[in-house]
Amino acid sequence: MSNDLDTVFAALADPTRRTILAMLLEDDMAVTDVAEPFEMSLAAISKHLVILTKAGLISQEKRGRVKWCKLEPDALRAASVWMQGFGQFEPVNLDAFERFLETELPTADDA
Amino acid sequence: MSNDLDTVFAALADPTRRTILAMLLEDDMAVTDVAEPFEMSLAAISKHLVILTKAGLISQEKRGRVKWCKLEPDALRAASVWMQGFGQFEPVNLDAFERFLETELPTADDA
DNA sequence: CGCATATTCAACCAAATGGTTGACCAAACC
DNA sequence: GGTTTGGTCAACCATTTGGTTGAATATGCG
Repeated sequence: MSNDLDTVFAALADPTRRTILAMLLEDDMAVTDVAEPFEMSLAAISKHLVILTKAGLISQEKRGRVKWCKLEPDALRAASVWMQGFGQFEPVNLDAFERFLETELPTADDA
Repeated sequence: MSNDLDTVFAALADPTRRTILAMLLEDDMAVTDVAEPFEMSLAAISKHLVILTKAGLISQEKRGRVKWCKLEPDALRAASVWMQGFGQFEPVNLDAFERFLETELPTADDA
């Protein structure tokens, strides 16, 4: 009875991971660069990236010694469809989204 | 840096809780009736309902000795907006949603 | 009152989560 | 070849999660 919605929603439930997704929305990034703004260890970020990858929310491709992370927004579609079934939400509202991104982007004292 | 998206997505990450939400989509229900199709204890369902309530996804109102659970789909709006920022998903697709519901409704051998 | 019904509380447990550190491996550079 | 750089692995730890059971608290009923 568990399906990929489990993994996707669980992946989205962590603020660090949501911030990473928002960062990748702008451009593909190397693992080290993803980790840079956070105050936790590289290994911790590496684990988060594994979780995002297993949820299908990002893909990782190794070129040379650098592993590039790429957003895979399609993985959100099933979850989005599921949620939309509960109400007639307004169509894509990029203004509201920008405000969310501002509250989610990492800062110097981000956990 | 944690906000209600944490709680909402975490609440949605459990298949039992998503099933409960789908059940409440049809009608308000008493706690005992919510628990009936599941094979776990009433106390376990009670805990799930607390989590859903804290996430704002349902509300509970006690009338007499019965506590009624009501879906609060508005709590999904912020999460939906967040997700939609990652891609131009198709508008509400009720057919797809019906299929999801079918895979999520509890059965006799549901965990 | 006395009992049944509806629901939560408390204590407990196993497993999962999110983090750490240090060792390790692979690719690139001088 | 030796060292730096990029990233993961392994072991460990504290906390949270999702479940259990049994006792407790209301409320309603005869």
